[in-house]
Amino acid sequence: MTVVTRFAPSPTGFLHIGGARTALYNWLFAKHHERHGTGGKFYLRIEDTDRARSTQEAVDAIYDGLQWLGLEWDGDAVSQFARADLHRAAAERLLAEGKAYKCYCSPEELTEMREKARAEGRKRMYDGTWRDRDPSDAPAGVDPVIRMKAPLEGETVIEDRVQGRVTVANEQLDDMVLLRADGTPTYMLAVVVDDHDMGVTHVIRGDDHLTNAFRQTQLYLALGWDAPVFAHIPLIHGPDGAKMSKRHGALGAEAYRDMGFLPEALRNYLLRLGWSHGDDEIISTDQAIDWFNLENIGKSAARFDMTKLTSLNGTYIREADNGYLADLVMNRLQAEQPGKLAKEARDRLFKGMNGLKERAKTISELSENAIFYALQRPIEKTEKAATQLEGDGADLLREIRSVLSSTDTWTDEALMATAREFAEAGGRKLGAVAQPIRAALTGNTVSPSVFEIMDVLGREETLGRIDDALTGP
RNA sequence: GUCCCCAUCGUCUAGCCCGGCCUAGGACACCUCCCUUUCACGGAGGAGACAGGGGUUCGAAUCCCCUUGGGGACGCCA
Repeated sequence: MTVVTRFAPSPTGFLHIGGARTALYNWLFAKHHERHGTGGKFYLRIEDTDRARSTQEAVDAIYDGLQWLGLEWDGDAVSQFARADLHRAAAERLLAEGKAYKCYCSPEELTEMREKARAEGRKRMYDGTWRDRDPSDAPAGVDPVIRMKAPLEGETVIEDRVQGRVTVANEQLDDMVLLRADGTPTYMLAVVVDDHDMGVTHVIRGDDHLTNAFRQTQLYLALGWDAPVFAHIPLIHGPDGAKMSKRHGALGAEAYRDMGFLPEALRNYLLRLGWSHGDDEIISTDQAIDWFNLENIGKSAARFDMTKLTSLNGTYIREADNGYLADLVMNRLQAEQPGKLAKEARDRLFKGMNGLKERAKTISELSENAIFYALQRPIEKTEKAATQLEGDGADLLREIRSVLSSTDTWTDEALMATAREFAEAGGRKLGAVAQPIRAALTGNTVSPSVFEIMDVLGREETLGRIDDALTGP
């Protein structure tokens, strides 16, 4: 049997980090079964039944986020709203079968019930007023909602693949609304009908839906359908230990991209946040597809740790392809420094990437560190760098310049050997010689190896930059 | 408030299901040292946890109960 999973976000905002992980787990589970089992599908369904809060921008943000993360879905995304007629038909069927009924309660009455229930320490809110009442009692001019006749006694059990067996007494659950007074389906109905119609076999979603699963289980039963396998994964908490929400530190996928995180690093981080494979930390997507399962999902909530994500990202950057990295940096720099880039910028970035990439944990940091390669002369200097080019520094640099201008072999190693020789002749340490060069070449006091930089820049540009430093203000 | 769930270093976690191999392992962060032209990277060390209390057992991080703490859900939102 083909495993079918789905990611079903409501388009009321960006694709936040929790949603991204849910999507990743669903995607991975489907891919795993596609590779090792009897097939797997991963669908995307936009839960846009709340017309007032759904926006096209949010839908696009979800598409973009998923695509950036590399989580391609099968087929076209399904619009839940577009399926409203099917949802309605299901409700009508239940009504006809006597498994649902019309309720004419006003919002005021419901509020009253809610308050009463709370005051009496009960969870069940709706008191079943219209459950067995004669429809002829219906007040004129009131559009009813359709409620499901939920079982009054006994209990509803979910065999959750993450949480284990979870049981609730049916007296805790009231008769949920299936169709609103305006005839539109509620989420609870729509989810069940859609998951059934789409052939979803495994519902992997956030823990906050666990209590919904009870009502959905009752609905599946009433509709005469088999319920899918449920796997409710613990939520991601913010650093403060509370559920991540939009006002609680949760950011959209594009925010992580802008901060300079690599999608593969974010994927690895998210995978490892709540799921484990022994002591493995660095897990490629390929391995993840091989290894992912529901059994190793943890049961407790995890806190989001930006520091660890950053560290992981650094690892991925160090292992990334230089051309890929150079392109990412070029894109940023072109946007940030329009018109100021040297025509050799891309080549230099590519050639100097080895020294650059082990010094950065994010693409933004990488870009900042790489900027001196990309910019045209003259290079602006930081205050500290300028200080190193005053007095003795300048004298030293002048001497170095003449030595460099007469050097035959312009390579990393040869240049270092030359510098070392020069330093020892003057009774100096190599560092004393390297620092002024660094300041002149990069305008900074921190950078990759100055000899590597000279190699990348070439003789002409190197001497030019030194001259700029010697003659400049 | 009611219902449901969770509980190992600061954080993510391994171990727990099938008690002994656990003087509890790894990763991030932190501290020290080494490498070193700066900063990083890398390497070697260090500090750091089974929430508490009862059981069961020869033996419990592992099984049971209670307490405490944390989280989630209680909509004609999704």
